[in-house]
Amino acid sequence: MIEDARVLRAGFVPREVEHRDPEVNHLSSVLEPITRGEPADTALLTGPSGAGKTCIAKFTVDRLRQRHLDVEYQYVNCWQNHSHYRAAYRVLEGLGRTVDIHRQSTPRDELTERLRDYAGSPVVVVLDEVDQLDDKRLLYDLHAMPQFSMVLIANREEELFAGMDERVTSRLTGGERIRFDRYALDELVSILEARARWGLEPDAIHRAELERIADAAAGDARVAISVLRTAARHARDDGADRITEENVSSAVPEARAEVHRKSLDSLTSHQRALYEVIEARGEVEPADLYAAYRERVDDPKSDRTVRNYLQKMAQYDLVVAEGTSRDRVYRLPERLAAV
DNA sequence: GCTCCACGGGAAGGATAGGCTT
DNA sequence: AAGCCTATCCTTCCCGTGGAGC
Repeated sequence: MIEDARVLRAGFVPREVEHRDPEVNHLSSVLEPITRGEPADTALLTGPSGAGKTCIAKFTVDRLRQRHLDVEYQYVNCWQNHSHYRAAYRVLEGLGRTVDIHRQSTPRDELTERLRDYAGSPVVVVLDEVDQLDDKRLLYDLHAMPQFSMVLIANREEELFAGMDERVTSRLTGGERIRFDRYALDELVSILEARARWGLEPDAIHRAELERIADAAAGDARVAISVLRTAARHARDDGADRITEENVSSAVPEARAEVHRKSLDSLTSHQRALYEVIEARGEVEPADLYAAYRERVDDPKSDRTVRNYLQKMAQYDLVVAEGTSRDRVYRLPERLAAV
């Protein structure tokens, strides 16, 4: 049934990519000066999740490194490393320059110095989910160092620049922008087809089922591959030699539920209380929500902290905040209709 | 227009953790 | 071993901004 589970995992970078030639070529040309020993412009990749931004960034840099020995590369996910310290540390880690920095109390400037002193091969730093970085000075610092070239990845450009001061934005607005759109249905199908070809036994899944998955994924390749993985696991557990319509049907909500459950697990009891209030009321105005929350917990946090929680929860897609001012209401996100 | 409400940036402060110095 | 230092993380307070509704 499953021949190579790796290709069904999130984060797998295929040897060939589909439907993204213009983006690959654009990014390659932006990075091209590095091969001549010159610093490249900063590239900014934007687009919805599952549109292939991370995959294309990794693929393109890999390809560049295959052709040119003297290019280093470091990938940093800013969602997981959102502080200045952690992100800078990760960059150094990729260069093997952290040997004697194990302690947590290294002054921040020392990390920056360490980066500045780096005199090896040019480095491409891919900063994924860069809008999550809470101190954007790292971008400014790296920009000023010619040995580093940056590929920034964010869902939306506006949100990225929202939290930056003038100094940083003026440097970055000159960079190259590469936009990604959601995959069309037939594009997703051929992506899934390729994964099935590499990862599953021949004939393990038929085109009708692939189309079904692509349809449910609504243009998001990450979701599509996750559904394929779940369906393949179901079929394997059944001892079947092929993924059935039934496997796909049950995999769609399960893959979605899994993401949701993981997010819920990561909430604190206060955040969970907020979630439960919103769940119970359906749609609730801020003042009511704050009051109901204060009723519900022993030692309530301030409204400001609650707003921080809600913002975080919105980023995890656990709640939706509608309206920007007095019209603000909170509700749970609408689940896509079952397939 | 004016008022009100809510948002969210920023600064400040406390808790906590780990390395370094004495 | 104790105390100091510097970092992160979390929380709170203050307050400017801006849209909605009157």
